[in-house]
Amino acid sequence: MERVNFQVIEKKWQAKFISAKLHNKKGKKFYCLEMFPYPSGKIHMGHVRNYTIGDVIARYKYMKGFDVLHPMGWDAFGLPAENAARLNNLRPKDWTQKNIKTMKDQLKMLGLSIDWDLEISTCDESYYKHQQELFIDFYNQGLVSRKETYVNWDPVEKTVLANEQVINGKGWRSNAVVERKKLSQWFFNITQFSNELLEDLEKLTGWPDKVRLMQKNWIGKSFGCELNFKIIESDKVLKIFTTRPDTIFGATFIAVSVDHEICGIFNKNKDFEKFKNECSKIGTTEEALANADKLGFNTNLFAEHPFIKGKKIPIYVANFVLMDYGNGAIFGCPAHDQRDFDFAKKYKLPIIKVVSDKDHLNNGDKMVEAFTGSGSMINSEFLNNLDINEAKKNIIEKIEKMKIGKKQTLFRLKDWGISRQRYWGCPIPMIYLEDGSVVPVDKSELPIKLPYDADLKSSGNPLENHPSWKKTIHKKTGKPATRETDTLDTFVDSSWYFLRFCSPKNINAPFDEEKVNYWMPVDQYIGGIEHAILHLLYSRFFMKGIKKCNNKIKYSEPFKNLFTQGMVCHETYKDQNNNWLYPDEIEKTSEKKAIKKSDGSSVKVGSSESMSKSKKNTIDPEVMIKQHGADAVRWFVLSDSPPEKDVQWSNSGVASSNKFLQRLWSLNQKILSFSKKINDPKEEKKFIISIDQYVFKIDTAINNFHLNVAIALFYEVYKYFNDSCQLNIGKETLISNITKIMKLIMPFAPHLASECLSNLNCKDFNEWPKINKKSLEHAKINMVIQINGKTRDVINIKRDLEEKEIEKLVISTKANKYLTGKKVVKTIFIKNKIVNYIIK
RNA sequence: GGGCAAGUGGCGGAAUUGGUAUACGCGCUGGUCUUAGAAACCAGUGCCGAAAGGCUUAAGAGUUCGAGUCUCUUCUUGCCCA
Repeated sequence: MERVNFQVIEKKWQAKFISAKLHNKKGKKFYCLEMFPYPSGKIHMGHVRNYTIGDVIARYKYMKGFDVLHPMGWDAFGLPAENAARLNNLRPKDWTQKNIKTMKDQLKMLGLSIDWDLEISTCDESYYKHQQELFIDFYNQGLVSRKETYVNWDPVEKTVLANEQVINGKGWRSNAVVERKKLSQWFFNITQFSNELLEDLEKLTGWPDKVRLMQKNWIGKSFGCELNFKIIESDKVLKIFTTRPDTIFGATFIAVSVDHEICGIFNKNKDFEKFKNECSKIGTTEEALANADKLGFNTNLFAEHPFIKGKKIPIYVANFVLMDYGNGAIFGCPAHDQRDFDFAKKYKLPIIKVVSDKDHLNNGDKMVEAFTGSGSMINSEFLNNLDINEAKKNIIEKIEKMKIGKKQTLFRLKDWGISRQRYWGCPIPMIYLEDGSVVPVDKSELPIKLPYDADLKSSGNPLENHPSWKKTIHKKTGKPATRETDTLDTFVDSSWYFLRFCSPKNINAPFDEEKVNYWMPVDQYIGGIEHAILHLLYSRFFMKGIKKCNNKIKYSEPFKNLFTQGMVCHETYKDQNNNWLYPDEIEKTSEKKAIKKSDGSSVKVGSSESMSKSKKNTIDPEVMIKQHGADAVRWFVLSDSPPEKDVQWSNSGVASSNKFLQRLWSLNQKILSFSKKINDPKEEKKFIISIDQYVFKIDTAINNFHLNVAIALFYEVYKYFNDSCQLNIGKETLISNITKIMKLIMPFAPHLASECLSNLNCKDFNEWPKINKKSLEHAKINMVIQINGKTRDVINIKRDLEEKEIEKLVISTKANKYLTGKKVVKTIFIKNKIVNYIIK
């Protein structure tokens, strides 16, 4: 049989897809965006899946008449470039640009409908120049600040690590024990928008609930109160924060952070230094602090209980209290907080129960764990018998009346630290004057370019070490100054790229306001769930910040609809020495057994996990494209699982995708080869109605992101079509209907569809088939006939028949034998669906 | 420990508002073609049963004419937070 040569048609059609313009001037705008990739070298299957999903949506919307923006760019700054450069003696810029070229070629091989004229790269001066402008705008609006904070410090890399780069207290790359170090850092004051970021989540109905919930928890709004404790034999007052003021009568100690000012008195105390050292080894994550053994340092100071006269409460320094949460001081109520409980047990502090829990009879020292549920107050004087929420209200009122504290709203969200002691990032456009003041660079001096020749081999910050880069002149005064040598967190780069795409060539401003107001918000954003919190939250913050800086911008939320796709997984393999093996190094001998190709030794087949270089369970998309064709690869990554779930890569799956596309092409050619056929109007009508039903079903499936279902329907409609070719259906009808199907295929397998449509002599490739409502109305329906709730037959009948008419038909069905001689006590009739006879 | 999902054949999965459970694909079995294999095509494929028929959506209960879908309990898995 004649076969289509995929390589030939791919080349032919890709030449036409280059810099695709999906613009329909009359249509409503639709901004389709996939999270842009980090140019790490080659594309991986995750990219293939992400961009194929996006391409289906972009092409579909375009064919539906929308004015579509579908850009692509590169998240090009980041540490891997520095590492690779160091390893291979290259410049990060060269390495990155080489990767971009490779990956761009690979993306083109997929036949994506990307408008490459809009391409941007965050490491280009033409991009980061505007980022520096935005930074200065934010600075002028009070959205940037400089603060001293504790950071995870990698003593080997001599750099700050993000929390996720600290694994079990060690640097992810150096494996050195991470230290807590106080550094002066730049921050975006994201907490200025805490409330807005939280409240606007309600409006983001096009986002998965899961992501909204994750962000809500991350922002973590809670209520509590500030409360002053008088330190005995001192005129000092200790300000603490608590979310459980109702448990004040159960307070048996106070704990402060090692960084609390009160610890100043232990400046030269060796025991305290030792303790502080211990604490610094834990890291800064809340999780690490919660899991660490509770350690305390007794200050031998006491505070007065504000409500129990004469009661002295010991003050400890504790490792589980964070300086940046609340005021760095808490009161401990061991009976009702697990951390406090652990601490109290360790240091033999009393445990006083103040919330009764009915079921748990143990009290005080006999408790085995803290009780954190709700109940009514006991042992709490005027609060007794109130439930905890009433008690909370009551005590806060009292505290405010006594002027020893006040109600407070607290957010878990912290300001966004953006300083990185690294080379390959956007320079922060700030300079330090001789008098110690810090000012922004004059905008006319932007961009502050990265030096090409920084030394990456020595440890420490390459910009700091550079012989000349940091020396500059303050434009206004003409006085010498030094540049900020930290660069921006790469999350900043990706927090506004979607705005740049609206007018990527604008040399005067980050974006053209009119264009932004036209294209924004992104109508469909598609990317991995791993960005559920940081990237999406930062982008939301940026949109709000930009709106604050520029009152012409209409929108405060960047992404209207969000879709998070699942990962691509593959089995893992290990040889006898526990070394990972690539899939093409092994040969499967049965379901769970395999041998190593090189020496025949047996291989351990592990579970299927998301593809990663470290486990070598990767499949190279380029190899697959060359072997099976781009359309087959696209087809497969969409076919096997719903897009939001993980998909298991299967070589036989992609091979069968290829087979199916071949069959589809053969069907197309077969129809073209028919000589004039006799047509039977009745058969034709039925055929057209069925095809129209498929058009409707497939359209609905795409609309609902059920792309795997859409593909299943293509298999069905193919079979139906192929079978129908045997019937007396005229060639014209076959051609007009295969044209509809090929158009539906276009978003999924654009090369094949284009080739087939071209052969069919179709003039409007990109016009979506009309949904024929009449066909849908005329279609017959299946009526289910049940007896006592059990299905006994199904009849294919005209629409909208009434109960009486059905009753007549039932006599000639298999269900009838269950009815003869029986009394029908009840009939449930749902039009066009079901009739259920209840008999005795 | 807390929160949120989810559990359907050998496997991936499908199933408008509760209305034919197992669509579609993989795998497997058989067949056609072929010297043979591969490819291609055709047919079969939840379980029990000779058949009629009965059973089946993690387990158990409930609501309903009718439950994969709703409610409760239990178990398991995944994710996020701690």
